Amino acid sequence: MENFLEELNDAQRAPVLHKDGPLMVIAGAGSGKTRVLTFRIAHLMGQGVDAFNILALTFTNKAAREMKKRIATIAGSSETKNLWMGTFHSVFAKLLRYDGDKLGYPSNFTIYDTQDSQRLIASIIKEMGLDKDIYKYKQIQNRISSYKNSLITVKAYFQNPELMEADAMSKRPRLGEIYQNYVDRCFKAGAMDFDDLLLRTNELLTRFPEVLMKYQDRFRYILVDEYQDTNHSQYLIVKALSDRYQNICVVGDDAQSIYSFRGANISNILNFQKDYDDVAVYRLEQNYRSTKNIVNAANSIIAKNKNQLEKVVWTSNDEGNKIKIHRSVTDAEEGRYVAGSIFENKMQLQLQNGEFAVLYRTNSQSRAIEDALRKRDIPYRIYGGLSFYQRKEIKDVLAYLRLIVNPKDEEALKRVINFPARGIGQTTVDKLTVAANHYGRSIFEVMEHLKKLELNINAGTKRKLEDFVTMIKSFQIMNEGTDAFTLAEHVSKKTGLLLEFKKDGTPEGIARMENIEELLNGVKDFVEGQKELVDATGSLTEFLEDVALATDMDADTGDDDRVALMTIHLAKGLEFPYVYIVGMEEDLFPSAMSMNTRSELEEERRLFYVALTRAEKQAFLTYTQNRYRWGKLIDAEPSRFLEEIEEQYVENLTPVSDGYRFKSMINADIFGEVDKSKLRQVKPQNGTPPSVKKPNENQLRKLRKLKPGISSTTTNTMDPNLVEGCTVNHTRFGRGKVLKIEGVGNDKKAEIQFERGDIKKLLLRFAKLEVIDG
DNA sequence: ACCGGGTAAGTTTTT
DNA sequence: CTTACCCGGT
Repeated sequence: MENFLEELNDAQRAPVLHKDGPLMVIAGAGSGKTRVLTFRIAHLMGQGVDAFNILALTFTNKAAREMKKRIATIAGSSETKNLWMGTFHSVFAKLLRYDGDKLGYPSNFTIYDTQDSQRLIASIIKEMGLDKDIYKYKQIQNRISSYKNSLITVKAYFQNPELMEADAMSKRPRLGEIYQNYVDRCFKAGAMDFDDLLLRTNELLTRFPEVLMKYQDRFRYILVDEYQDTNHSQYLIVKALSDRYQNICVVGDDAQSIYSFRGANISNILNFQKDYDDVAVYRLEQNYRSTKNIVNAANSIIAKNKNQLEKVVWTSNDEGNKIKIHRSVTDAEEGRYVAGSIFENKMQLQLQNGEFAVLYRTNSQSRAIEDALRKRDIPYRIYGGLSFYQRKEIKDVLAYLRLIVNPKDEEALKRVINFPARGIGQTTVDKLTVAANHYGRSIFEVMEHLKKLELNINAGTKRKLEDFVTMIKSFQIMNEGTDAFTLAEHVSKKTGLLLEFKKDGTPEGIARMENIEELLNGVKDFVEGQKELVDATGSLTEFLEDVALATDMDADTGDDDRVALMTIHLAKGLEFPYVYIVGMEEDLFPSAMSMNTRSELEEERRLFYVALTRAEKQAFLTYTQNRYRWGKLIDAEPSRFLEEIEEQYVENLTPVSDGYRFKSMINADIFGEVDKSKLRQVKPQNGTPPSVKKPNENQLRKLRKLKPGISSTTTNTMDPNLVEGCTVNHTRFGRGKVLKIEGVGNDKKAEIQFERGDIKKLLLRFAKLEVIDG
């Protein structure tokens, strides 16, 4: 059973065999740190450590699942089920469900997502009568979040003159009051935001020594992955829990610390040796993932950073190809280049789609890449961005479910009290909110006692409110005796949500209905899946917690073969044979928001390091000279990071940019604004003519509105504009791209890839198509 | 109370 | 290009 140790090299084996006492593993990119963690846990279990006594904190729940699976094959699946393993947030959410009652939270507390927090803060600002242009809810939420991550409670805030002064200086003297109100309202709603899951855990462990003892005794061996990305709150939890047995193992790479914007503190890993006594330090420096070229190029970049631990990453892999750098004129062309390059490599080298990834700095960059991949018929999957659970209709269903589990959940209530419309308007909700704040109760409680309270609400509206309460209560009763799926299905029907989307009949409405159905299927899968687990109940509460804390990486991997599109942040920990890093431009990467201080810029550089070290065989870097941003074409300059790679590791596919521009010519056409100084005719060097700019969709919409005759809804089979590659609009299926046209006369058919996902073959004789552009 | 349109403003990265 | 908010009409 212990022969798995032979799969490790000497450097990897040492931390696996290290039994007691604190240890730190500094693991360079691609050096096999996941294997070390996995085998270390398996080995501990093999040495007789009870799985109940092991806690492993991972970066995603998916990573936890995969490690568990691997451990199960070594140590047996029934034992492995007893491991506590997951992200900080999901592990401590679970802990708070057991012991949060000591802090006054119900065991079925709601988890507010960022949007919930922001909406609540926005309404608090409004209720306080503050100027929303000075008190911007997003900024306030950000500020409160970072206070919480640094363990600055409301009380601590008011005791700290420096903080108060800083906020007063930035013209927001009442920030502390907002903070106070926000915390009160969350508590009254029986809700925790993401930061609370860590902050309240700290509070629990500090205020209740017997609880701390209990968990210290339970978690005798603690392992933390990606330690460089822990924030102060997480740091303190780990410190407290490991204090008794000191069996703490942290794994990380300071060169890959990229989450300071959410409070991650790189000094946690830099100071680990000072925080614990007799720390054993292990270094994993051999990279098994990438070619020499990639490893060396990455090293040459990260060397520009001042603040780092000594470490030399090396590899005995092949030399490999140089990193290819490509310049294009616009972001659309960049997309076409990437899609074309993927297509070519796929054909020439006989590769799978899944061997490619496209990485970018911001989510909005995915659009151009998607368009190009779609045109080339290359299947892809986007990770992150607007995830399934953030869609309006999904959040609506979830809000009803949340309200059933926890009727005090204010944000859920406000979301659905009048959707679908039932005649309860803003004024009524405002009155209820005032009353709730006055009595120190939740809105739902106020609604339950309408008759006893003197509220200035007319009888008709009161009836409607009572009906709503009755409906929610009937769901609650149903929840006692049935599984989550049956209930969710009933709720979707009974509230009229499904009908609401069905009756609007538009393609969007139909898509929304289908999304709800997909959600219901998800609930069903969840219910079935939970039956197998030991410590799970399959309850609605548990489902909602899963949904709230699911990361995008957790979603169905679906083993179908697709190109992966994601932000660099999401790519951390993953690897792909062929990696395209797009948008290598100043102000985009490095981001314009992160160039004010040296440490911000260093973090961007680490981000670039992370991106590059995802590649196994080949990396491509692309940049453009013009890019659409907020619907306007703007100049772009090559990223400074391109120059920072040592020349010997790169190959320029296009002439090195010397900054020619023709942006103003294009702008002049559309916006009628001409910057004379920039109006010089320059011939493009790489043979690409400045493309004639087509009006965008927004302009087209306006055109159609002005001239109703311009768009005919009937299409005949002879329409000359209907050709392969053109975009069409279908009255029911929405917009799509024509992939193929076949047949003649009455049999003429078009194969269309619709934007909502599916491909359909339509007979042009019948299909109601409108050509949008050729 | 609801809906539509128009406008203004903001846009990094995520649990 | 998106989303939030405001105002006017029904």
